[in-house]
Amino acid sequence: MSDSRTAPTLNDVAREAGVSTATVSRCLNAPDKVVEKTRIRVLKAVDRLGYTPNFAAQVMAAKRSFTIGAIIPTMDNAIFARGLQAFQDELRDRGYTLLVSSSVYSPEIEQEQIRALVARGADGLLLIGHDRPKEVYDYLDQHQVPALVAWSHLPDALLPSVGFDNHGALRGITEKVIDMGHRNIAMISGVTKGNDRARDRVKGLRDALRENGLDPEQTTVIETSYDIEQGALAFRDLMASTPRPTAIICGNDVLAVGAIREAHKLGIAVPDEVSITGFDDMELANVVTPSVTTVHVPHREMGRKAARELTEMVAGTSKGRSTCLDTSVVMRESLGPPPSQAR
Amino acid sequence: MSDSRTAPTLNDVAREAGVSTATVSRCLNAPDKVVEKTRIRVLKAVDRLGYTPNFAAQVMAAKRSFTIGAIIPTMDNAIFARGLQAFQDELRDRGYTLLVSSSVYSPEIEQEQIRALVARGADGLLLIGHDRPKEVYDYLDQHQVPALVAWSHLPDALLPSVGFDNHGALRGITEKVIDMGHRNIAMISGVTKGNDRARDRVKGLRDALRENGLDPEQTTVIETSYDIEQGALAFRDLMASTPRPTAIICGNDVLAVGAIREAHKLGIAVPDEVSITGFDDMELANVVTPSVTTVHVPHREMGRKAARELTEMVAGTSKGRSTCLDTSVVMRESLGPPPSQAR
DNA sequence: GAAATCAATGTAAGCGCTTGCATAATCAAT
DNA sequence: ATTGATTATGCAAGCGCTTACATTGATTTC
Repeated sequence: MSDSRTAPTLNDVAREAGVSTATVSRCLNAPDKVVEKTRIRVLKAVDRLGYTPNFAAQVMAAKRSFTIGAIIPTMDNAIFARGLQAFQDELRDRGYTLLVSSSVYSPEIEQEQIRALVARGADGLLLIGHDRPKEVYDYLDQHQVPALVAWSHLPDALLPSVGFDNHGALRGITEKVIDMGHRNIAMISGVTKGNDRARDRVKGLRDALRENGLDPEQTTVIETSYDIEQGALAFRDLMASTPRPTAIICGNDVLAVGAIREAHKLGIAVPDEVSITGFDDMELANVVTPSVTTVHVPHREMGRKAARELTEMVAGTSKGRSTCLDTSVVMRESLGPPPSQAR
Repeated sequence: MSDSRTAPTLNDVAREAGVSTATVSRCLNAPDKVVEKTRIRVLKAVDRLGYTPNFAAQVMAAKRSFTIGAIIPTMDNAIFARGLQAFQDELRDRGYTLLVSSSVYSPEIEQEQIRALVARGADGLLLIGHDRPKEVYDYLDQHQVPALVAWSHLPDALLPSVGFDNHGALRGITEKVIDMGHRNIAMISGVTKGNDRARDRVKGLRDALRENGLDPEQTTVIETSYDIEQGALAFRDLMASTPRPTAIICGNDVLAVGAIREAHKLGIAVPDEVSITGFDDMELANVVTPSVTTVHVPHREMGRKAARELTEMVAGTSKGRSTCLDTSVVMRESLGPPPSQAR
């Protein structure tokens, strides 16, 4: 029994089973290298002692952890939840454990978390977006940790990515808005600094406007953090401006929902007086009234694909292929024609 | 420079700075034990080499990781997000790193994740709720890992907890519903198996009914997973039953929102024809139309308190005190008097 | 100026595991 | 039986760090 106050070690098991530590280790990691009779005896000892391998020791000795780290900008809302859940599910199927931490949209914290995860022996890393200091990439390179970017797709970035075309998607929804007859369009965007996804979306808007003969310079873009309250505030500001926009394109569903809530509060009818669109197709978008016309992102597929790709990179069977997934516009209630259609 | 393909070790730094590894280690962990001149030299070497300590080695040698693990039932919706974010913030302030994983409401996976986290050297664990196999507690005990339960409060459970009174809270909101004049009440509950919080809430409902002279036996309780879609389905079923309940108490906001969405779809007016209440006061609750009358839970406070308590347990300055936080009913739009007030 | 004291640094023993290599056991073939 | 080929197991060297203890050198005290 040894000291019951202390977790048993390989050694304890070896002694209990009357074999060497090497044999015990092999029983656990390469069972076919050990003859059945011994194996059974060892496994019984493992059971009897309630032995769990010490992970730190394992990592140190084997330099392999079967752990993947992911750093997402926030856990505060569900933007990344669905994709991440799928990512974890697929990782589990492949024998990996996922460790998640949140950077709270701060590059410094992200860097810190990356170090923490790498130091902890993560075999690979999932990061969101491409924007980060070069030194981070140097660090990953030096430590030889495979990393993959999700939620964004840039064909020739430093890291491979499994994501979607933020620019094209926003352009797509803008076109729908223009097709509806809107000419006076504004945007509530997420913070673009250090966030290539947000930036690309704004760019998508501008390009769509330009291509349709509208002046991007005359379009107000309010930048704010992804937060319902902030979306509400920004909406209020936009409604106070002249000429008042007839459509407001939001960089994400959270902002759109904030805008809708504020519209409700101000007694402004959506979409009759003003149209509002979102991005992400979160559950939220289909639950508010009116429901949000938005860009559907295949989160689950992205998560699974990312897991597959990253584990292959870790195993050395892939050098990291980038994938661009398709997005689509989901028409719901919050987008309609502008009010004075017949001016 | 050494081999640029490999991360530098303590040894490399020691050589570079012309000191022993012990001195380098001390520079990093107990800077005042080393004279300034040497310290500067060492830190320069650290910088030059881009050295990061190998965590596994540190854990192994020091048997201390400054890592806290948390296992939450799901990341799929935001139920735990806010509390967890506060937990992480407070941990950061105290020099700890948080690692999160999700058990997908499965006891087996939770157990697996606990092992993973403990084996990884987590100094302490945050768990949700008290319901789990005894062997898990044995395991924690054997490995001497302090653990704390949140989102639930049971004074004399095996583990200390920082939570709130699920039973009392649900009783409280039920009383409000009864005070409004409702006599025919139903509930949509989360799955109670392995979930003491859900179970306590149902019990709270039953007790409130009984205390107010209503028959708990005549009250329908539908059990389903915390999912908007499921909430919608359950609501539809309830509306089809006779006598149709005039108030539906939901075990959580997600279910309530699902119910509200379905009501909208079915053309049933809330609260004019049927009242709906939630639990948690998630952001979601204040965004849908009508907004959800719900039980406010002090998530942030709970997260911070839990972090404080758990770090003290880890440091050995506390044996684990339990705290019960106050909840309150937030009156919003989804609760009103029953339709045929004057029968 | 020698002895005693104290601060700064070095030495080296683990921490619990994996794994290359050596050795022992087994088996088939002569 | 003997040999050689195979297979199963043991031995022991790390993996990169922390830390008790030993050593050194500087400073104080009488």
